[in-house]
Amino acid sequence: MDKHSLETLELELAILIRRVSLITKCNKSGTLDKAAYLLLHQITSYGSAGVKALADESHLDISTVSRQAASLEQKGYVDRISDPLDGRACSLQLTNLGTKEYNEHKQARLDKIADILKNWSNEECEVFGQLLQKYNRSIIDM
Amino acid sequence: MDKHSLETLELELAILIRRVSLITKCNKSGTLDKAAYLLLHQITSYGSAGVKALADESHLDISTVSRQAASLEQKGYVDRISDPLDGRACSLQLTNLGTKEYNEHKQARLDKIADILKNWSNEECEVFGQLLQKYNRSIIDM
DNA sequence: AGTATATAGTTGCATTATACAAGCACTTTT
DNA sequence: AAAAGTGCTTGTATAATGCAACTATATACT
Repeated sequence: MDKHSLETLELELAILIRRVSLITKCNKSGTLDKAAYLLLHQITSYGSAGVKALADESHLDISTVSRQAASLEQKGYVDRISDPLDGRACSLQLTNLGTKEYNEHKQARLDKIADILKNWSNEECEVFGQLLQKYNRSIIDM
Repeated sequence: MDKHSLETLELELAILIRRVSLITKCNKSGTLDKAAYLLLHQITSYGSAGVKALADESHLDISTVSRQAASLEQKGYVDRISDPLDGRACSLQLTNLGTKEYNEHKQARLDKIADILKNWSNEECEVFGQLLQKYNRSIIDM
């Protein structure tokens, strides 16, 4: 692998993480903080799930997700549905309000990204997306 | 802009941030935590600087950087040089030990990225690096 | 010159996100 | 039926951070 490309990637990845984290941090305009958004995102993507499954998916401690879930429930963004077959388990289901909040937040993110990319060609956007996807998959396959 | 590309980018960026953050978190094997590494990186890239300048650059609170700097100094990674012209100011300068630690940490990062990219073609690596760089610059120009 | 204001940095305090450990209620296994 | 396992919650500790108060120095204005 070309040494120069590698150094560029290391540097630019680091910068990206920092920049995006900063943007995300400032993003508390809405009622949805980062953790909450990611949790709603997970539920939206993979469907209703229990605390354990969500914690595994996000590599957070169960207790952390438990608190996040309680917070979302308290805000009315998710409902806690008891599993009729297993008295211990429950699954978190998006409410209409939660769906609405999630979509608004997501749209805001999309708008921001579109704004960043406003001078990019369609082809560049597409290639960038594909390479990001490939990179993310490559991380897993390790 | 193509809607599909945009959605892909939003999703993959989010995933990237999460994955990389997780990797970084586990990265505490060395004596250099993430904040310390970024600070050393800043000093390496932009040269010796004071707490205020470093805080501005990284968008952290001065007090936070002040503590990080104290920690680095205590570990012997930076020296605090008083500004002869301004009694308030000081600048943080990398020591040999600090440089060594930084380089080792950086090499570990490079190795990890090289491992992730081991099956990528040179061209893909290059294009990915360029697009990341372009994206980072696009974020600034907003 | 002298006073007011601004700046670089430190430190105390509060907040927040998180992990770990203990505990509870229920289920599965033996 | 007892023991072990599982899903979840809650108490406690820690670490990173921001804000506010403070110190010491520098700059500006009158």
